[in-house]
Amino acid sequence: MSSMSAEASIPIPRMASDERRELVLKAATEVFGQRGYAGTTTDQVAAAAGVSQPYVVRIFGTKEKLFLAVLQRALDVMMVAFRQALSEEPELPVSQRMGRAYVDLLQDRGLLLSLMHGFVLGADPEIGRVARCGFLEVYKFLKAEAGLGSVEAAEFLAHGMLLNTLVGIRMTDEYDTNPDAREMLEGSLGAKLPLLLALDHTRTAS
Amino acid sequence: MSSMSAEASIPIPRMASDERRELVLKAATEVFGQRGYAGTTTDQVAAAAGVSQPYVVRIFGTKEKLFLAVLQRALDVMMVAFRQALSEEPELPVSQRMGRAYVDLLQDRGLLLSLMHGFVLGADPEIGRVARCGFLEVYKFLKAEAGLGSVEAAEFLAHGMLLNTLVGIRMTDEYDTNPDAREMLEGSLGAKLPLLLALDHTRTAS
DNA sequence: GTCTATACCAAGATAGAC
DNA sequence: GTCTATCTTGGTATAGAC
Repeated sequence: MSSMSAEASIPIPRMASDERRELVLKAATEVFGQRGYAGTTTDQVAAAAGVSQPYVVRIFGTKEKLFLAVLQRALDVMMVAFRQALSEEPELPVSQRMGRAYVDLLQDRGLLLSLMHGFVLGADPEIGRVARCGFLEVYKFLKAEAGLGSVEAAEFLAHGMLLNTLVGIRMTDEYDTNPDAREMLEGSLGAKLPLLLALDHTRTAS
Repeated sequence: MSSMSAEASIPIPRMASDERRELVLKAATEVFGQRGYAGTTTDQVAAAAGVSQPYVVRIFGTKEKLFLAVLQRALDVMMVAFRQALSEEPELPVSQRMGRAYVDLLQDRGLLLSLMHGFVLGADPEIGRVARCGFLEVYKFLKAEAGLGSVEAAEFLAHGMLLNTLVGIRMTDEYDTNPDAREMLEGSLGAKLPLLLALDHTRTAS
């Protein structure tokens, strides 16, 4: 059907639709992660993505659908990262591989925080459904595929939530002024702490 | 000065100012806990408190100041609860007393969730400051007053954040349909689970 | 101390050109 | 596929009466 419509002289931005969608999704993840669902405007997302506000709405229909897409993408990225971590370096203990994979997700700025914002909006019909479903999927994965017991799985999730909170609360801002902040960050992130500090834009190289 | 202005014939609602403030603060805690800072309107808070929207603004100045007051109150209530738990039942291990006190805070509906919403808004100058300060205060308390080591303190906080997340995501909705949800809830709440299930308005008595 | 009425602005969404 | 212009709603905050 319409087999390539050979010699299409005009350079139509073919397939750009998907690329744009992904671009906006990435930008949206960052903004939503910083300001939350309701606190983010479609205009801020548009600015971050370098497109116009109506175009953002055009692509996803509504702001809520955009946020849901952000959540779903975040969950997908996370599961892919977990599965990959599970398949690599089999000499290391599972929980350590999972932990490292989780911390590495901080590279995808706003990803874990967007999830966190979704997690506390369980009262919202649509957002709540996606959030619960995703959270349960992770738990199931940890038990069924990663082979963790229910206690270990809960432990892993708990530390994940603490990490998310420390990042969301910007505890890094207190890193070099407050010893307790430093202690918590080092305890939660270990060797990966420099990674987080490097991401912090307000930090001056010392 | 104006010593009681004896025989003030008109029954002016004296001191009602503080009472009203507390009333609105409590209502606001519930609404903010459910919808977050940006997702809440001053009108919703007013409706929940049974007063007019302009009056809510009048009392606190701005919506942001109201939210900051909610956060501060939540932190204060929590610290009081922790200190009390520490002074009672000295035969029980500290972490157990702290844990029970924490779970009991769920009675104050929206309190822990309002805090959680504040915790993920660290990028906001005012909210972030209060959130970080409060979080660090809890950590300091756990180490200095409750006598926990840094690892135990972090562990405690981690489980607290998981609990907050499970409540925020409304995992209770899946309690009797999803075995994994049930397992997580029972693992995190233990004997206190019925307390949470009872709070859930959507649950039908079985 | 509390309300009604309202000004004012921000933001999501639509229309329609290119 | 992407933009500019704009409609419309809803929400914070103010004015002012009681």
